[in-house]
Amino acid sequence: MNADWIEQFPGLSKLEPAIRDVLTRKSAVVTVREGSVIFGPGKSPENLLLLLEGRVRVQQVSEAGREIVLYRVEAGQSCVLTTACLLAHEGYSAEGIAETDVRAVAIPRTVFDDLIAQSVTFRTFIFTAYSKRITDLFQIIEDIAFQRVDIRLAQKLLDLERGTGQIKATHQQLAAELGTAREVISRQLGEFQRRGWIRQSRGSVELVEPDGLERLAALDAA
Amino acid sequence: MNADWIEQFPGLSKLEPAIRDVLTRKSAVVTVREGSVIFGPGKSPENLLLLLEGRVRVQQVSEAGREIVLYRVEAGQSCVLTTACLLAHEGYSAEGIAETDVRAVAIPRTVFDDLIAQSVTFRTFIFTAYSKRITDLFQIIEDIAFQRVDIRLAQKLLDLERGTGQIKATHQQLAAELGTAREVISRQLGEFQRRGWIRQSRGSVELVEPDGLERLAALDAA
DNA sequence: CACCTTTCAGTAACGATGTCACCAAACCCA
DNA sequence: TGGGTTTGGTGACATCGTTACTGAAAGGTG
Repeated sequence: MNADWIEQFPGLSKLEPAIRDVLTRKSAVVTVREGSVIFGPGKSPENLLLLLEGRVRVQQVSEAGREIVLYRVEAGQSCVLTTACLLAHEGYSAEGIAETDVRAVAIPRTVFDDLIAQSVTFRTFIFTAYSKRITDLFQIIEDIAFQRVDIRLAQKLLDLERGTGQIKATHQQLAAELGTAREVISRQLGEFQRRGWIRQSRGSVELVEPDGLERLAALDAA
Repeated sequence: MNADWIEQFPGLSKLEPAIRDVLTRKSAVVTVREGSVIFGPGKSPENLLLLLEGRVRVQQVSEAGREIVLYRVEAGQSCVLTTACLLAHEGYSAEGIAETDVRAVAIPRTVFDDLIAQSVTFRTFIFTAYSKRITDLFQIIEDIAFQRVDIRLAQKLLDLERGTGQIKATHQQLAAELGTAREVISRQLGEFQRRGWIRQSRGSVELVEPDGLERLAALDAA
């Protein structure tokens, strides 16, 4: 079986040979179809996932049905926060959804525990990932609490544009990205369009003049 | 030296004897004066702290100087999120402040790492604490994004009242609790007072009719 | 105590954001 | 083609955040 996937994770490339062996023998490469709910309320993840290909969106869903995107796990990253959350708590109301077809390495809980115990490198890998996620969450809290919506939307549009200058998303989905309401997105996009920065069509946004968005996004907490 | 402090942490009471020994020998009980900044931007924590007495407030401070309280560490709990954040990242802009005089066990980084490696019990203790904190952060994000401030303020007043029916806090401090502005707090407290639920005086709030606050707080995401 | 400074709270006006109600256009599918 | 569903647009209003200013309360100093 091909174990070269380890090279895709910089933090793991220095893994001790014995550990490396355990990891490749006791984990499995799995594939998940786009749109699948990987974990969610009442569906604990059984494995730690290391993403080889694709993208997972993690979002919080409120009782009232409103959604907010917390972060995304990309290829080369791990779903590490779930490792804490699969241990104890019920109250884990976040859910993970495959935004694309996903190929990932699944590390069972017991193996994860062994690796943590046996490998400094693996520990560093995991805790570094934790650090990144947690500081991201802090940033989200700060943005939601203190940042203007127009600035956040401009940043998000630039962030979601993956080279193509096109963003496939409904206003409702963009609202969920920022934790705001659809109507607010409609108004802001309308304003961006009036300024000639974007062109809208049903279900997608085309960036016409990214510079305008960049300038707005750069205002940040000025 | 007295090592009975371990009994104050339910998650550690089943600690393996050998590990227990390492923990007591290689950690130190420290005291911190009320108001001290335990960690913050440019001041990485060197140790994992387990709180024996007192309370630590962890808050995010934005560039513009605005603050929002993220969570509190109470006696019997650990400053566990710092363990991730002391590893890698600069961008750790949260700070921890002793709200009272604090007595705590300080576990050096290297010892923390050893304990993680050697003890299942310790690992569970740490990851369980992570889980709790992270779900708390998710809840904060949801509240900030979707909950009305009057409801959040009512909940916070009931939360901060520690038996006495009295809350020692300025409007500015209450604003930081919720990540909103002082003026908003002043307005809401004015409204609560008109309804006869509270009595205000400079620097403190007295709960006169907690039931009113309870009813409002219970509206939650109804 | 008188005086000054700092901190804290109140308020009005306005801008930004969130909510509600409703409509219209675009898409989907039978 | 027709009818339902999804998506987007909009006005009216409520809530929340910001600005600017005021004065009261506490604290320090001679």
